[in-house]
Amino acid sequence: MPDKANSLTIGGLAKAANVHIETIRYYQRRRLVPEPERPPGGIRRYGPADIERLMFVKTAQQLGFSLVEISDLLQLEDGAHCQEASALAEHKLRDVREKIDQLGRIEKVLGEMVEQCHAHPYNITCPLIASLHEGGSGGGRST
Amino acid sequence: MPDKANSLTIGGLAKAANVHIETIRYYQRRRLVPEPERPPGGIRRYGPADIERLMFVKTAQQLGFSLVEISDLLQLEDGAHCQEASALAEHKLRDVREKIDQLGRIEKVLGEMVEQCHAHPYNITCPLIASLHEGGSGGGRST
DNA sequence: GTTACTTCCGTAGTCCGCTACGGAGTCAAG
DNA sequence: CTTGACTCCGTAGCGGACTACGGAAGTAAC
Repeated sequence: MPDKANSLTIGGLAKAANVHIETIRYYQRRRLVPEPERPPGGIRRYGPADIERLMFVKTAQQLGFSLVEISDLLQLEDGAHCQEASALAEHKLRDVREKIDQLGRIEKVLGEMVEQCHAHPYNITCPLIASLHEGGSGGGRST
Repeated sequence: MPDKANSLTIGGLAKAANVHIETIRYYQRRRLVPEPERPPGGIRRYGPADIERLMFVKTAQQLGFSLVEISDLLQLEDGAHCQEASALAEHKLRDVREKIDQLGRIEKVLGEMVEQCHAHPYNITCPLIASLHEGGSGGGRST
C-alpha cells in the first residue's frame, strides 16, 4: 500500500529528509526505520514513506522525546495490539499535554516580554521561571 | 529582594529540586545557576530561588531545549538589555510556538487513537507521522 | 576531641546520539 | 573494461549532559 516508487538510494533519502546518511544507518540499526531488503545484486532503495518517517523522528526529537520514546510512538504508527497501544498512547498523551501546557506558559511570558520591550524599551526582566508553576493551566496569579 | 532564607546546603537543594548534587555543580560550572559566595569558614548556602531555577532548567530540558538554549532563556529571566533581549525572546517565541503546534498535532492524533481503541478494540494504526505536516493546523488529506 | 556525615573540587568515566573512517563491493558513463 | 561516484558494513571517535570517585576540609553530635 505505501511505497509508490521506491527509487531513492540512501544518499537521495538523506538529502530528501535532510539528515546524514550515517544517521539513517544508525536509525536502521536501532530499528527506528526499516531497512529494506537488499536485492540480489546489492543496493537498497527507499521511497516517500521513508522520508516521512525520518522527518517524524527528527521532529519528535526536537520536541524532547528520546529515541526510545520515539520508537514507542512509532510502534503506534506501525499498528500494535489495541490494549497495549492504547495504554501507551494514553501515557504519551499525558506527556504531550503537559509539554503543551508548559510551553504555553513560556509562550505567554515570552510574548508579554516582547510586547513590553516594544512598549518601553528599557531594561526589563522576564519572569520565565515563575511561569512554569503558577496554578492550574490558564489563570494568572495576582501579578 | 529574593532569597528569604538561604538555609539549604547543596545536599538539601538537590533534594528540594530533585536533582543530583553533581548535576548542580555541573550547572554551576556552566553558569546556568549561580554559585553563592563561600563564606569565611566554608559552606555555601542556597534558597528558594535556587530551587526554582533548577526546576526551570529541568523542565525546559524536557521540552527539548539544550542547556545552551536554556542559558539563553535564563538571560532573559536575569534581565538583559531590551534590544538584544527582545530579539532573542522573539526568536525563542517562534521556537516555542512551533513546538506547541507540532505537539498539538501529535496530541490530536493520539487522542483520536485512544478514542478509537475504546470504541472498537481491535488492531488499529495511528497516523502519527502524517499528523506533523498536514497543511495549516486543522485540515485533513484525502487518506 | 573523636566520629560520622557533608561539602568542596578536580578529574575521570558513562550513556546517548550521532559522525567519521576505511576497505570491499556495486553501478553507470564513457 | 576502466574510472569515478556511491553503497555497504563494521568499528572508532566525538560532543553533550551528566555521574562517579577520591581525598581534604568543614560541621554537628556526642
